[in-house]
Amino acid sequence: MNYWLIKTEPGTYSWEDLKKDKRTFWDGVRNYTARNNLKAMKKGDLALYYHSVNEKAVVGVAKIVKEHYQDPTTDDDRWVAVDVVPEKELKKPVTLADVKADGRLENMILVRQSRLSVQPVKVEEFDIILGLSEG
DNA sequence: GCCAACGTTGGC
DNA sequence: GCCAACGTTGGC
Repeated sequence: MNYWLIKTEPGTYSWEDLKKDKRTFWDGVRNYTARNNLKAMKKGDLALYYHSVNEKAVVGVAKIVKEHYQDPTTDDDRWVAVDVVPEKELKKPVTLADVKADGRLENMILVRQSRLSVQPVKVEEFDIILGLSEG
């Protein structure tokens, strides 16, 4: 069981969109590091769902329901997609500022390498963020 | 809207 | 295979 963080711009595809759709394929990754992370995802893994741009906050948890396959939006076989469903909505969003303010999370890739759109998260970090969302 | 960070591309 | 130039992302 692995934990991840996936980023999206809410204007492009938000948590609300995922809830409405019930399931989506996570496509459009065009970065080798992020792609490698997609390939490492297993069915049942959980991913923090992060809104960048205006919100800059983790808003929910998504579950991986289908492991990587050819990205349907391109013929280029270098790129892959996975399928995700909404698992749990956070009671309150955990913002980037919250994460940065918590010393236990200072080594998160989200903080250290903010541009990576699909990144692994340690189980401890995952639990801390869920804890923060409880207030 | 600006700028820093970083990934990718392309020339050599 | 290296590295400079360029484009994109994302935080502020």
